Amino acid sequence: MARDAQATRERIIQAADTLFYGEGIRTASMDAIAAKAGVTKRTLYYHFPSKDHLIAAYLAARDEPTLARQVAWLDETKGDLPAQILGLFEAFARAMAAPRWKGCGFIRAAAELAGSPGHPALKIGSAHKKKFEAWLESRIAESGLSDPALRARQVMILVDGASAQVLIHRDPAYALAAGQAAAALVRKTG
Amino acid sequence: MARDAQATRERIIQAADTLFYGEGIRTASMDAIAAKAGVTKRTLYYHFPSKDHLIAAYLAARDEPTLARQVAWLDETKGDLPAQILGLFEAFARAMAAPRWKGCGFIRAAAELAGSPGHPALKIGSAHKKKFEAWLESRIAESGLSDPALRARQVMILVDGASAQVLIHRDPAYALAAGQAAAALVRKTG
DNA sequence: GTCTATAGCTTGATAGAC
DNA sequence: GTCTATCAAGCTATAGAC
Repeated sequence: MARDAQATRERIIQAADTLFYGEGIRTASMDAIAAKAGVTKRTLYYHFPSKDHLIAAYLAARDEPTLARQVAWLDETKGDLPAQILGLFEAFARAMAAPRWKGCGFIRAAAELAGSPGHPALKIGSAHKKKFEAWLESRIAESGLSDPALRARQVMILVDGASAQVLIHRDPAYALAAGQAAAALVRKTG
Repeated sequence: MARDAQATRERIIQAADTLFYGEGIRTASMDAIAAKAGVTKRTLYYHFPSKDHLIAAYLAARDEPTLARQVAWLDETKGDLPAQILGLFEAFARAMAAPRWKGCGFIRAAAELAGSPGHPALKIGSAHKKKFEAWLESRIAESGLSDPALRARQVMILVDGASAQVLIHRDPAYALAAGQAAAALVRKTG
């Protein structure tokens, strides 16, 4: 029945998340995803008509939880906005220190799919980052700073720049350096 | 003879660069690279014993030209260091506007190979970024600013952050926003 | 909606001649 | 050092039964 189908679909997406994020989109095969989800390939293709559809669904499923986690990281830090931004980057640094952390899934997907312009997954990644940027802008605007759009964009750039640097060097210290720069960007200079 | 072998090797690397960068490392096949280089696969495997070796050689060949281009972009801009940094990011933005631009090859390789820790290509990418960071640090130190290491790291983060954002949004404006933040980081505040 | 079975193709890598 | 020919394995996707 429909309930089981929904559960199957979610199991598939979870298996896809583990393998796409863990091994890379192109490396992870539909065979492996079906096996990990505990379904046959026929069932997998019943729920997702192609691998490209599954890639898009994988990123779409990451959108909301990723944003919620980042909002929580900022909110659970006490103090003014610069302090909160610093807390956000410190939380990033802690997450990046885990061995299973392998970069931002959206950026990595964009990197892998750079040769396939128009891929549906690329739009989902772009929309996700736009949401995060808009959320940063609203927080900066609330604190009364000028140019909230520009500052939000610059903080966003520092977030993904830190992610890229930590991915390539495997050193979370880059996230802390980024956090200092980001905090300075949202500090009132009088 | 040896001269021809060297030329063949360079043709292969050039073909690999076009396909690895254009389509992605995992997507580009050894068949396609051999065909583009105008050699048979047997010859390709004579020069590079495996695809992983070729990936590493592809990145190693990009190291020096990439650094030289960035040094030139900064040097050809007149003015003090903040002005030069701004010029560097403006040059980045112009390069990123080209349709064939598809992100930083080193970061994209790190993203694709995140599931293969210890891959030789990852070390080459990390070393390349360290060189760039060290070069930035020397320029910042020459200008007499405090904390040149931290500032260089933060500018580096802005460079790759801009690259990631432009890749995902296909909008070079992100590089200009990053440039403003980077210029502020190397401005004497008295 | 899920199964077994497989089509049809491409992959990375190799054998052996010259 | 470069060639022709080919391997075994893996890939995405589909056919047809129930």
